Amino acid sequence: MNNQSQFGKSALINLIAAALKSCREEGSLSGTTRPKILLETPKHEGRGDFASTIALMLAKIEKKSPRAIAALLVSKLENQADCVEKIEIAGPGYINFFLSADYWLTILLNIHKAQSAFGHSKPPKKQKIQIEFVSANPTGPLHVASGRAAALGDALARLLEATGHEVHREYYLNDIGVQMTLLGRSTYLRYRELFGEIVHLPEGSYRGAYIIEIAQALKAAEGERFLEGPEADHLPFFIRYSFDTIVSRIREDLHRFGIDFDHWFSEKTIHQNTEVTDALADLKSKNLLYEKDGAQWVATTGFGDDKDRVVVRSNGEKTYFASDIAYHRNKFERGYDRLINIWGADHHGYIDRIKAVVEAMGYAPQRLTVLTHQLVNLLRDGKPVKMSKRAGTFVTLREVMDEVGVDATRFFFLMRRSDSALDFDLELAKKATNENPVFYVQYAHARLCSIVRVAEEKNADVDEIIQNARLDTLRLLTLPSEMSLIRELSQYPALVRSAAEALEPHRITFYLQNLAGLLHSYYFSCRVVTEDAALTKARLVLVTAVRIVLQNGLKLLGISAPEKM
RNA sequence: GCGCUCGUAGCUCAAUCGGAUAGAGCAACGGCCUUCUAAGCCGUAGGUUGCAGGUUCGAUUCCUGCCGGGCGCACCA
Repeated sequence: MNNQSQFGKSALINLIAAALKSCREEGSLSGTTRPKILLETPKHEGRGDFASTIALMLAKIEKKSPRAIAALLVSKLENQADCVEKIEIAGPGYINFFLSADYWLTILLNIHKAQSAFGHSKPPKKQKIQIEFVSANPTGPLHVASGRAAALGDALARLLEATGHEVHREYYLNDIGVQMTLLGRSTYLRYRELFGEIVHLPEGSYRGAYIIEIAQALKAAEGERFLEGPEADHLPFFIRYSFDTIVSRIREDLHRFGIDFDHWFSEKTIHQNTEVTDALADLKSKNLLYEKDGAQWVATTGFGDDKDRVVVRSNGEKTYFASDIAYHRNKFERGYDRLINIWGADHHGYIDRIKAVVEAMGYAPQRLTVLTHQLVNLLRDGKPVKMSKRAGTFVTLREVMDEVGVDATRFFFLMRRSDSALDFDLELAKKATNENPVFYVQYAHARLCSIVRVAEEKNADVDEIIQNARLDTLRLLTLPSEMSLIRELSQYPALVRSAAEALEPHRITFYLQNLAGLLHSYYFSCRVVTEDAALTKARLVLVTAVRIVLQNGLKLLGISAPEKM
């Protein structure tokens, strides 16, 4: 008896390749080039378990009709594999393979064997990957858009880990520059205000309530000691204190959101270590740095950028871009095979220049991927929630987590492709109905747990049933709904690989909704725990396999799989 | 104006390197709870995939043009 490890998709592909070779050797086909042979899963019932389009692709090369080619290939394929029950030629020349039930039932055993590792894979070449994301300015709490970046980056990291790579999560802290000065001043002025002074907040000040809270904490801890003396004496302290408070809040929020960064990278350090000047010297040695109008420019134009960029202004100050050059150089020098940056869509004009400068420094630009994510439109009952950063009335990630919970927040952020705008309805995310896809998926999991509980109450030892399950235990699973579930489960490993490759975690949310749908439907049409002990065993093995895949999928998204709801 | 990006059912979105009859959810309408969780299920209806060409045996997918939306085009960070 073949099992899946001996016979599967790739073995079938090899058989097709061998059939083609044999046809050509005997002269019934005469072409010389061979298109890549792929098997797809037909979308419609009755078209087999796998389908190949090889005959269609060969039509032009062989100058024969696709159906004739298919017939030749099929004549060589028949009786080659135990698990293939039937081969059909359909439509314009598809070759459809119908596999035996045992092939599918074996997948259930494989799922139970692999458990939490089901869906994980090993890449041809393991990479060390860094994902840099969120990196919001530490001048205030994280808002909802950062939440989207956080959910996306973390899910990507989990996907890449599941496909066998080593992944580091990094947050880049802009802890130097004018915005830090403004932050310190804002807190300082609010502090004075707490002592009854009437203060005027200059243009660009941070006006959120959190600044006042920081000032209050300072007043409580330190009293009036900062009232005396000039502002300049106190500013460094106020900057550092405000920064530390805000960063620790950001860190707390992200931790609660399920994300712990491996590294918090300080922009300040690359200046202190002279890495910025080193990077610029590097470029200069490559003749890619020049002076014009009193400023220093880097020649990115030769590398796909629209125009050259200033790195040192005529007043002698380095631009933000200069920091970014040094930062990316630093990342590559840390030995990462691949870098992934997640940026808000408002930065997408920046992609060409950073890739250009990366290439200019001598790193292969394909090693850097920049993903952008569109805005989040926050809604309540379909109506936009008004936000104004100026007035400090933006909605924070913390508020959203408080209101709708971490699971729903993460799921909603991951329901759309990152490059499309996202509507996030706070009321919808809280609804405990089928309008809310998070609950739909989690509920499927909770239901499965409930089935297992009931089975155990009736003295079934579910663990033992799973341990002892063999193919003949499972041959009682013959319903179309059961086969649909198994087929869907079998797709999961390939789905994880393709989602990781495409950097699209939203595919997992779609898959989970679909799988949950099949499960709910099965649940309604068919009892698992019945008087029929043998059938109960078979179905318990099936539904616990579904449970494993739901758990694994939810885990990839960083969402809990509740046992009760 | 230039660049990037998106345009699929009333709404929000899917669609396996270009594959067969383009799929879900919501909203609408009609059904299903003495039985493992009704936070669920079943059914009905809904489409010229923005428009026009091109490549192909085959196009939502690739190419060109047009129309429409988003974003970006600093010696800002």
